[in-house]
Amino acid sequence: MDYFARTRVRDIISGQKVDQEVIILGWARTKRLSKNVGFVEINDGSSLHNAHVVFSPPADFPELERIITGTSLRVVGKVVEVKGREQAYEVQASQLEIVGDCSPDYPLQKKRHTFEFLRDIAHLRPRTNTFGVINRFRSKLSHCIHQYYQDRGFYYIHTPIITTSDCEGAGDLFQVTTLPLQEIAARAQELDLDEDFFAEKAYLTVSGQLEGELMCTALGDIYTFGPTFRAEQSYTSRHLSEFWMMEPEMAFCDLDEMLILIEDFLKHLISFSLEECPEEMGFFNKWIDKGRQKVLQSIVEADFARVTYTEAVEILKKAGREFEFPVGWGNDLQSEHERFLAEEYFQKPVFVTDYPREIKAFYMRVNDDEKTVRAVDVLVPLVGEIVGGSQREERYDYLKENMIQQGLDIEQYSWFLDIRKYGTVPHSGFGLGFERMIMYLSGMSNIRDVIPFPRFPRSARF
RNA sequence: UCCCCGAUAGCUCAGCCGGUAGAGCAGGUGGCUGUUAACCACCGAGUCGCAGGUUCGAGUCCUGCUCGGGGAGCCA
Repeated sequence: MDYFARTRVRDIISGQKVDQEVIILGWARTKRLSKNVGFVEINDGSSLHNAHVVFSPPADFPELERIITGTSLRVVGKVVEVKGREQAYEVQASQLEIVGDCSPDYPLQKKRHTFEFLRDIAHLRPRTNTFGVINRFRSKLSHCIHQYYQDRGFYYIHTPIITTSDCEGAGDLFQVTTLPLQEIAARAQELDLDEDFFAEKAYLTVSGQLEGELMCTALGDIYTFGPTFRAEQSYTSRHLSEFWMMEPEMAFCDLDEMLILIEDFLKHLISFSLEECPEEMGFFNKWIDKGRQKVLQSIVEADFARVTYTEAVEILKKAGREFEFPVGWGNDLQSEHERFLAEEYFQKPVFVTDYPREIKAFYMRVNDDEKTVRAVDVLVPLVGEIVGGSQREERYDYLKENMIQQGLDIEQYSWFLDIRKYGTVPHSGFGLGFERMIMYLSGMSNIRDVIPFPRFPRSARF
C-alpha cells in the first residue's frame, strides 16, 4: 500500500496540502453522483470531517458504481481550494481504486442512529461520527492525564490487575480461577483452593490504591491509570463492570492539600478539552449537549464549592423539599441528595468532606472528633460522584483497630500495616473515574457510550 | 436484585374502539442537478421479540419469558 506515502484527511482539510497531489486511504461515507460531476466523501479516522473528493466526469471512473457507504478506497488527486462551499478544500481525483467492497447490508447509514442500536453493533460504531469523536477524545484526554502528572514529578505505577485482597472496601469482585468449574460441579465435588492457580482466592482488582499507597512511600508521588473491575449487578447509565480509573497517591500530603490538587487537576482537564480539542468539544456542544462548552467554561473560572458532610446534611435538611430517602447525620448521601447539592444548590462541582466513620472505608484517616474521617467526594452535575478519595490513616494503631472493627483479616493485610510501621507518613490519594470524566466533559448521558467496548452484567460481547 | 416503560421492514417510527401491514431513510433500477443528511420516479423487502391464553377474528386485549431503555441500590 501507500501507508507512508498517503496523506491523512486531517491534513488535507486543514489546507496544508493545497495544490499538491495526495494519496488518500480511507472509507466512503457518502456518495453523490450526477452526469457531469460526482462527489465521494472519504473518512480515514484522522478527523471528524471528511475529504470531499470530486470526480469529473464520473464516467471516467467506472469504479464509482461500486461505492456505497462503508467501501474502502484508495484515491489519488490534487488538493484545491474552493470558495462558497461548506468545505474549504477538495480533492480533484485522478485515480480511484476500490480496496474493499462493502456489502449492501452495511448497517451504518448516512443518518443518525440511536445509541441503543449502535451498542448492538459495537464493532462498527467506531466508524460513526460520534464514536470517532469519543474515541479520539479518550486518547487525547488519557495523554493529557499522563502529561499532567509527569510534569509534576509523579511516577506512573503499574499496579496489579490480579489481587488476593478480597475486601478493598469497594464492592463485589470477579474471582479469577483456573479450576475446572464445570467438571467439579458435574461431580458435585468441593473446590480445593490448593489446586487453584495461585493456591488461594484471587480476584480482578477493584482499585490499585493499596499498592499505590505503598509505592508512594518509596517514590513520593505516584499515579496509576488502568482498568478496574466491579462485579455489582449495576444497571445504570453511570456504572460499568470494567472501567478505567486514574488514582494518584501522594506522600506527605494531607486532605486540604489534596483538595487543591484535585481542583487544579479537574480544571486542567476541562481547560485542555476546551483549548486543545476544539473539534471534539464543538461536536459535543452541537450534537450531544448544547451549552456544554459554556458550562465548562464557567467551571474553570469559578472555585469549586466546599462543604463538610455535616454541613451538607444541614443544607439538605433546610432544602425545604421531600426527599425519598431521609436526610440524617450518619446516613450516606443518596443519589437524589448528591444531585440536589451539585445541580441545584451549588450548580457546580462540590467537595464534600469529612464523612461519618461508619459509612466509609477502613483506610481513611480518623479525625480528632473520632466520629468522622478525612474523606472527600467530588460531586458534579449530570454525572454525580466523579472523584472519591481520602487522607489515609497513617497511624498504625488506628488503622489496625479500624481493620478489626470492619472484620478484615489482619494477617492478609500485614504488608499494608507494615507501611505504617516503617517510617509512616501522612499521605492522601483519590480515584477519578475516567469514563465519568468523559461523560462530564462531553455531555454524553450513558457511560456505555464513552468506552469502546462496554462490559456490564450479561454483556461482554465484542 | 427492585420499580417503571418499550419491542412492527436493514434503520427511525406510525398503525385509533380488535377486522389481516404503512411512511421516511437505506438497498436496486432509471433520470436530473457543483452536489453536500442532494433531488425525482419506479422496484424488492415483514413468522408485528418468543410461548401460551381470550375471541369468529389479535400488531392491537391478558399471562409468562427474553431482550432493550429509564430510575433505585452499590460506587468511579
